[in-house]
Amino acid sequence: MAQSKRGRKAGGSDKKAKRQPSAWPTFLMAHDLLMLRVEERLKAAGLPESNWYVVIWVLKNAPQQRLRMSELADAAVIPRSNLTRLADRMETAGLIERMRVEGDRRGAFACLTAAGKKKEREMWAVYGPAVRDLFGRHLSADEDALLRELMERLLTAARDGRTPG
Amino acid sequence: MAQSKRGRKAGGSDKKAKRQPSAWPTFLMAHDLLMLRVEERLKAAGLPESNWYVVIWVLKNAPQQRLRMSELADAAVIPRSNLTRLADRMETAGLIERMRVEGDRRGAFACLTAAGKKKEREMWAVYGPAVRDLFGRHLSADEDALLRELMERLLTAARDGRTPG
DNA sequence: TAGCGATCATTGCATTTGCAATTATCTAGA
DNA sequence: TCTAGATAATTGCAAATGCAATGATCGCTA
Repeated sequence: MAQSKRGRKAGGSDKKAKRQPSAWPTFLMAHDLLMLRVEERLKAAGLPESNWYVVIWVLKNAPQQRLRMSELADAAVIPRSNLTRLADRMETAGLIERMRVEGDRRGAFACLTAAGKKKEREMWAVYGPAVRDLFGRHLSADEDALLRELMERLLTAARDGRTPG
Repeated sequence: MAQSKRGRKAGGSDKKAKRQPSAWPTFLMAHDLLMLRVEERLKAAGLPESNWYVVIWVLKNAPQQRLRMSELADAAVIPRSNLTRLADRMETAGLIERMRVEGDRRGAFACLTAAGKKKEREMWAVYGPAVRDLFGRHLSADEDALLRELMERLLTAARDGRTPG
């Protein structure tokens, strides 16, 4: 990396040193604040936290409405040991169910139950409008599409290129 | 609140109701995965978690390199009770210092110490490249600028419009 | 200037998270 | 076949989080 001299105020020489990603801080803060607001609404409605919705949503869109624990963890971007316990709670609540995997006695499927599908609708009734108010409402169709493209790009890059160090 | 009539524009198949903000899921996942990778790198380098960096960064850019606890909490998007304890740890580590506020005996300033500034540089040496690799590298200047604009828009909207219930 | 509702920050407690094992099973090679 | 090494999922324990109080002050108003 090009070592920069600190304390240089009059920026005459380094015309292009401006290389720092300016969107990052706002990206972080926007995310955190939006999530905070979404959680507020879910809690206010007596619903589980958004984590649960993500898991349910991922399962709902999965082939048999079920996934291996590790696939689910990857898809939902939740550390495995963490997902184990989250799944415990959700199973206790009857929203998912663990099932044996044919031919691999180590593994387990997390399967969406009927109650889980029902809960998905309940949560969407709050989650959906929240996302629309906080997010969708403020973006044009083009902006939304572009944002999505950018996010997908970052996502795949981060998935493939583990730690390039 | 039953199934209200969703603003249905066109496209006959109700199956997907094009009305939903398509960028949201990728936005969430991209954020989570990027943060995961950043944390990995910080941890691998024996540095504190990114939360600490955010606090230090906010303070560094504050008027006297100090802020009231509540201002800091708002700026860094961290719940107050949470910030109290985070600040405790950072104070124990010598990175910040709490100081009395003239004329308000309830409040406290969180002030960046010399050690805090030093740590900022240490962390930036890892954090900066991480963000560049995972984020900046994949966006053109225009994309970055636009993304920032969008995020700022969402951020201010979420700040102002509390809960538009 | 006494009262009373706001504001600032912290604390107690239950819940959730992260990390490093641990258990159980699978796979490939000698 | 037997064994070493991967992989799937879970568990123990320490640390961090969220929420609902609590304590301490402030500042307005009567």
